[in-house]
Amino acid sequence: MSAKPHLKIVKRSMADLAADRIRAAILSGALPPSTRLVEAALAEEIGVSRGTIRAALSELERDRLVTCARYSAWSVATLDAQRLWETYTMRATIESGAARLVAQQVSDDDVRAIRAAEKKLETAERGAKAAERLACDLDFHTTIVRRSGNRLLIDAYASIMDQVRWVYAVSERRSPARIDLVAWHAPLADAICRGDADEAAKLAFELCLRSLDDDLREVAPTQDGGTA
Amino acid sequence: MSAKPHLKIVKRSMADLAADRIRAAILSGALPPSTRLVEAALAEEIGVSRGTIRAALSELERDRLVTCARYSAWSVATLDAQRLWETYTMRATIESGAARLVAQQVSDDDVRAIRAAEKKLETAERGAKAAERLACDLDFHTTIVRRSGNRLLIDAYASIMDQVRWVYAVSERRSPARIDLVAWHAPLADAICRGDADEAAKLAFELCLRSLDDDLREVAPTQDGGTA
DNA sequence: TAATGATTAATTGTTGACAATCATCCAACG
DNA sequence: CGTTGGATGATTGTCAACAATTAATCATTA
Repeated sequence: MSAKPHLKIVKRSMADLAADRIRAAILSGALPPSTRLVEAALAEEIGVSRGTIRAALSELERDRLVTCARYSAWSVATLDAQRLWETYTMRATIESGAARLVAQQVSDDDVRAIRAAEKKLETAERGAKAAERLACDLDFHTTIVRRSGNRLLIDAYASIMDQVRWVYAVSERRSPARIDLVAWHAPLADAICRGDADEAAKLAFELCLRSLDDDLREVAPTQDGGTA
Repeated sequence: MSAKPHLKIVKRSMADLAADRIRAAILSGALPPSTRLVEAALAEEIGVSRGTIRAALSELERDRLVTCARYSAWSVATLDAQRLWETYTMRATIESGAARLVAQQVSDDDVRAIRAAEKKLETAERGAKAAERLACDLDFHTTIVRRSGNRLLIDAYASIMDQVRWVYAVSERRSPARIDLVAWHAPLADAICRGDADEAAKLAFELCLRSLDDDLREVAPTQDGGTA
């Protein structure tokens, strides 16, 4: 886990590249929720054929960033309160399970990695920049999931975190300003490092849901009604 | 939320139908792990074009039933001990999170549904048929996840359970014969119904991992080495 | 006016053909 | 004998054209 050369060239298909472009446009807010996506138009703009765009859109559909109505239209997914709740509880579930796994069999490397991430949180808390505080916050959580060593969890977490970042972008809330980073995260780090699996799982779950409460207040109003 | 007629006709694309066929062949064991899948051959056999088969294989790739090596070959995924562990801990994570969610805010309907599933377990335990015991076992767990009301969890669970069933099919172990169904499941049902979220999460996780221990002993030997 | 039915434009679903890439084999060479 | 290099067959990646389906429009009618 140190200086790995990693010479390998990863060739990516046009479909993957196209998916990246579209994903970036959605996450950046350039393509707002409910925007209609037409295969032919995207194909023209990106410079590949419709079949390739279709493969890209299918990939994004898997990540739940776009939806497809048969014979009718692709469109950027929408965000309502229900969906926000589902996303955050899914995130809480994954983090909770990962925390439990790491705590169950915590190694010296695990402790080092988690303490390092915690340390960065302290530094970021004093330093002002909002973007960096958010980055360190997400990095702390990602570290825990990575340490689980479970690729299924890691991939699922990456996918769900895309959506979390999307929520932040769409709601234009990029700064978790008010929360007391260290005070909130330290108990979780401690529980994992001391091998208390039940406590770690509980704290990880609650930590995520606390974010939900905050974000719900801000996002829900932007999307009225929302009833089917 | 009761007797919904559900008249709607769900039209499915050829790609979906093709994916179903291939999925069934894999889950039934007709296409064993590592079997090479050639687009043209599948297209011929199923009676659709290659593009359609490609879409179907992409869908199965999302479910991790097949893998794709660029410009080389699609093939049925393989099962090694690492993968088995990942699958079961993922399942444990989802069930644990769902159990926590249901317990946190348990309704009368929830209690009714869970107790009903538990009752069926009792009946199945006395009745001999192995297949039915397994079905009731899985149904109990599925009920909990469904009751979470979180579509993300429900979908993820459906996907992971496909893999669990696949393990059973491939390893030819269709009978959880030795386990004491009711005795193992009752504490979880009780914890949820009494609203003890932490205990429910803990028990749900442990219940899944207990299956892992059993299955690992049987499956691992069939797949030797498995390193890298 | 409100409901009905045909018409049409727009969009996705599907297909077959061609291009790019990979794995294998085999001969040439040191 | 082991390595290099090129030819070859098989397979996936990409594309452009055609078919199926949808949604909107508009005239028709009671």
